[in-house]
Amino acid sequence: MKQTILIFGGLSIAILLLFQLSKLSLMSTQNYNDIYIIISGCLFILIGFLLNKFIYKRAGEKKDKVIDKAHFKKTNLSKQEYKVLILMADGLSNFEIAESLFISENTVKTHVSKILVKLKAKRRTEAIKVGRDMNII
Amino acid sequence: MKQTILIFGGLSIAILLLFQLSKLSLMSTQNYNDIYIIISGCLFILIGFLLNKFIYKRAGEKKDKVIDKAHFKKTNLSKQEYKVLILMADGLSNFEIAESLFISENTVKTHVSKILVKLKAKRRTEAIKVGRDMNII
DNA sequence: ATACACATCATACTTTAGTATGATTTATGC
DNA sequence: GCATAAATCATACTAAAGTATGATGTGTAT
Repeated sequence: MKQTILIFGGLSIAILLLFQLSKLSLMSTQNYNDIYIIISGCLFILIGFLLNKFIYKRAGEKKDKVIDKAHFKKTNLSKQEYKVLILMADGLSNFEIAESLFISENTVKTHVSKILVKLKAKRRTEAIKVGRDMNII
Repeated sequence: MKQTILIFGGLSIAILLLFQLSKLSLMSTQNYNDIYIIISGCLFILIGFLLNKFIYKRAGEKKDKVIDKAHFKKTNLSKQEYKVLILMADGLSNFEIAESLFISENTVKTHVSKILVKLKAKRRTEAIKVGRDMNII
């Protein structure tokens, strides 16, 4: 709904701008090869378009991956602890985590306890939240 | 999918308009000032830039909010249950949730049990995951 | 008006989760 | 080579989380 409205709004603005442009061009007297103007116009639009796309990608990458590793190092989580954290966030119980990693439930409990200390969390749900906030999950 | 269609549609319309412009300007014989060309170039860049930005925003909003409500209705969660779910996902214990909502811990437990049934989860961590997957958290 | 979902709370219970401590076995860096 | 961190497991315990059942008041839709 809103999309179409905005699209039409944007297009109408573009049309208005083009009309104004046409007025300006009417005032011109020199014999200019106007095809060049059109091509350059299209090129400029493309440049602007790609520019924004590029900027967006940059911003997206930073949020998703670069911050990841930086924060991950701060946590000092071991590989196994990290695996446990991921499975924890997937909603598995200690027993289920034990099964999926082929270790005992007691070992999982040990890992979980260490995760809680390293992430400064009181509960597994809080650990999940901290992990998510750090973008390591 | 739809985005690309819209982009191509918009661009093709823009190109058509530019061609019409070129016809008008070809008919003109007046002296053309090069500054106008530069200005129009900048405007085209702006158009392209805003066009992309606009499209990206649309895509982002859809993922974040529109799908939200659709899935939320499917869960049949009551207002209070939803509040409890949010606080649960924030890593709070039943007791802490009780305090922040000014209700007893037993009531929280009742809410949690109902949330688990409605979200088809076995544990609160799983409920959080289901909620996240549904984009209602 | 009355059935129904919501919200509230309690009690009693079972099941997980989490802590504390200690022990053993690999790797791994210095 | 030897300290150190990681990974493994056990036992024993406390603390939460979750279930089951029942009860009560409140608003709301038909």
